[in-house]
This record gives sequence, structure tokens and C-alpha cells, in this order.
Amino acid sequence: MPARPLVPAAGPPPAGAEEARAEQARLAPLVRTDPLDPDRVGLVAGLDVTYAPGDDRLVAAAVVLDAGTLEVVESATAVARPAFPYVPGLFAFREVPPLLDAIGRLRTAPDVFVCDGFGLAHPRRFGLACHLGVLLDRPALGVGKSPFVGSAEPPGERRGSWSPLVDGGDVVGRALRTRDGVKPVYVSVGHRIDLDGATGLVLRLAPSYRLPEPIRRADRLSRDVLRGL
DNA sequence: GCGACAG
DNA sequence: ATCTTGTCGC
Repeated sequence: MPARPLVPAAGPPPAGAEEARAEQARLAPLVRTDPLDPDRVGLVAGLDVTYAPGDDRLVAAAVVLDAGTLEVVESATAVARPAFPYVPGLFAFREVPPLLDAIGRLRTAPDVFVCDGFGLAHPRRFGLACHLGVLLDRPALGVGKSPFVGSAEPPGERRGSWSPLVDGGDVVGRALRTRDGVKPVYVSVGHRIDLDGATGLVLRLAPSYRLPEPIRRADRLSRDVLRGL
């Protein structure tokens, strides 16, 4: 028998918001928070999607990097049309299908998936990073550029400082300073990783810029491919 | 009821 | 997300 494929077969998209929320409720209990040592991570995949200004085309990119050297090992892209509108809280239904498409074209199996968005820092505790992580059943984390839910005190000005992101009494993530004096990023657990592990890994992946290198690479690649269409 | 709301 | 140049600061 063949091994379980890295990427599961895509089902039909939800017919509407109600159906999408039901899907989230069904999958959310599957999220696991496991300790993960950032220093034991070998390969990471950065994920991002770029949208065409005029028409409804989009490009999803997955770029695999060596977590130690931050060198690109491999990358893949997928061109698609969004199968779901943008609705805050249902973001994953828009981006997960094309991202799975791109991930399915990789020949390596990354240890951790780094998503442009949130995981548990979500109104129903099931953001993009949780959704993708659960479908793949692989470790995943989310990095957002602005807070989505909850609030956090400004972390210290030095790189590495962080403060808890709290929503409804839950710690759902961290505001993390990746560069001295620069606006923090917001880190949250996606799946099979804990908040300490996610924080440590993001710091390791962002030695010189605000955003982790895997996300920067995926962002650049998806833009470049879209420009060439 | 009103405003806010990842990308 | 996307439409967009130069400019200030390290």
C-alpha cells in the first residue's frame, strides 16, 4: 500500500459562511499543541498567496528552506482562482486549496509549515495555520503582520522581546519583536507545535528582517510568478 | 445596535 | 490582497 500522501485530496469548497463555520467546528478539536524544539527543525516551508489586481487569478507559493542556513532547498507554485470570498475568520477557505496545490508539488516533506496569517489567534481558535496543519497533520505556525483578535502590550524594544496576545481570557499567541525598534509580528500555534517552539523558530527564521525568511521567499516567488502570467 | 475585522 | 515614488534613517 502507498504511504499516506503529504497532501490530502481536496474536497468541494463550502457553499457558504454557515457551512464553512461548521467545517471549522468539526476540525478545530483536532488541533494539537505539542512541544517542539526549534533547534531540531531541519526543513521549513514558507507559504504565501499573491492576488492579481485586475482579474481573479492568484498564485500560491511554497518555498522550502534549510532552517539552519536559511538557504532555499526547493519551491513550488500553483495558479488558481479563489474558490471562496474573503471573509475575516474564514480566510483559510480562500487560501488553503491553492496552498495545498503548491505543497503537493514539493518533493521534500518540510518539518514545519510557516503560514502568513494566524493559527489559534482566531475568533473560533481555528485560523489558517491550524486549518492547513490539521489537513496535512504536520506542524504549522502562523505569523501575522497585524493583530486579528485579542490584544497585547507592546513588547520590549529589543529583538526577541515578546508579550502575550490575549483574547477572551485565552493566551492565543504572542506579539514578537523580530528586529530592534520595529513593529512586532504576531505568532500563534497552528498544529503540533507549542507557543515557545513557534516563537523560537520564528526568531531563528527572522535573523535580519521583520518577517521570517520563508514567508519573504514565498511572497517574492508568488509575486514574480504572477508578474510573468 | 455599532464598529472592527488575518490576507 | 491591490493601486504606488521618493524619502528618511540606520
